[in-house]
Amino acid sequence: MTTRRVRARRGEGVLLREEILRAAEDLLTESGSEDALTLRAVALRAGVSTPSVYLHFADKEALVEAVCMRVWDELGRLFAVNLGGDPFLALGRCARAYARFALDHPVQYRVLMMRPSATPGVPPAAAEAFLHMVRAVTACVETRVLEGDPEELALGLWSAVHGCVSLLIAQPSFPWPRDQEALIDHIVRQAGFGAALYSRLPRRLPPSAELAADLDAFGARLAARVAEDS
Amino acid sequence: MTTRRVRARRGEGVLLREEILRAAEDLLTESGSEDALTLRAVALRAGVSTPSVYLHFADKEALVEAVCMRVWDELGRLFAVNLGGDPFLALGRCARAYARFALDHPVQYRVLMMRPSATPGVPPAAAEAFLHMVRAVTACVETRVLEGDPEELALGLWSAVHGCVSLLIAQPSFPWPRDQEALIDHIVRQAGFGAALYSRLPRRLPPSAELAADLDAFGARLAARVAEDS
DNA sequence: CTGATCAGATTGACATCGTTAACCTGACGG
DNA sequence: CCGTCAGGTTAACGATGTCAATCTGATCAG
Repeated sequence: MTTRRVRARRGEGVLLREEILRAAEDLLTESGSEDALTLRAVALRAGVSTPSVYLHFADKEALVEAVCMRVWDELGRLFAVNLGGDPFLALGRCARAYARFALDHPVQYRVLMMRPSATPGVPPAAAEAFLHMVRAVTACVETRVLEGDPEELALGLWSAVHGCVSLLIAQPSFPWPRDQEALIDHIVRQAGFGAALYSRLPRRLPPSAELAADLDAFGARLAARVAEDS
Repeated sequence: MTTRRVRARRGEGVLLREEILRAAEDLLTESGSEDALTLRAVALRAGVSTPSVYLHFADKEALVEAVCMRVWDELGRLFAVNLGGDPFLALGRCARAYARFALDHPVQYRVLMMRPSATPGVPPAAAEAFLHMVRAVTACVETRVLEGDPEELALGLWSAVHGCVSLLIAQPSFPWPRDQEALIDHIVRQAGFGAALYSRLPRRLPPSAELAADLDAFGARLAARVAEDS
């Protein structure tokens, strides 16, 4: 790991960029903390002197940003894999995959989402990942299960899933239920149905008691519908 | 601000603790970045030498933690003020107040929620604020508009609102709608109805098209109900 | 084969950060 | 009036991000 790297041949300086990125990612996952992501540590791990990092990244922020782009790429790939089939179900699959990724890679997720992004504008990799979300939502709008602007709907659903996983990661001491998988499922379904219902609701609401009765009736109706379908 | 502070009398050393906390909070709000929260800057602003901070806080982490406790207190107060009346509406008011606070104090919110908490366990101020959330939810369960474990429901609703505001704060470059107030409103209603619906849903869902039709019918029914009530 | 060139990488240093050890000081109790 | 000790200060250390100056060796013209 700490062996001195042999110098790259002319025109192959880019190779070091990859090795530095790898080293940074490994440091994150192995240490489990972004504090361990030190330029010196990264350089040491890449078998190179500290200032060499500056040959390929403007500063530390640029290095972190590059790591983030990798994570966005991963998320985008995750979405792409989970599309297809019934749009509402596909949306749920994407959300679940997103949540699982976040919980499986908490440090990466934290660096990606909970860090003040210095560079303005949406980076391409992030835009592409978001585009996948929007496409998944658009499909749901086309089958009329969701209504409204796909971008806004996507932001809302993203918020819901992100909120859950980011709290799980950043505030693990709160009384979260044992089964994270079930919690995610809960959140995803809740967000999905919330979005589906919201656009159909009247602006003013009936009192809680009447609302509860109507919700009961709706639930029963849906249950009956499923029973007769199968 | 940078004038040398007169030494505290015996037994009044605690006063400096307050002044340091004030200085830290001011630094956060004025600079708009947590990077500006330097022990040296805090000490300078409190009119005191840098190591004096260590007389009242074990280390920087403890200082930041203390700032966070203040923010939790504020949030708890916010909830307390917004309770009362129809439980479901009160819950909505709390959520909106929470979101507004977060967007009005982005740096504090970021430090509070998006920072790896070193100290394990839920701090008392946080527990109390969360208790308020749970109480607001419990009231909704009692009127039967919500069903299930209040703690889990509260975590879910908190996730939804937190997700929205934390993304707004951390990823401002995404195509958020102009009107933040409307977005918050959207999210809060979406989360509330999602929660209300979720517990009443069958495990399997009908195909998107049928689901859409049933949702339409439910919306119409609710609209009619509101119309006849008024 | 040889010398010049310049991408690729290093050395050494700087300012700033959190943190600690050692020292100072002046308001109070006796 | 004097010693004590809570309430500070000074000076320094190691680690970090960053940069200017320097070295080096693969490559290519002749």
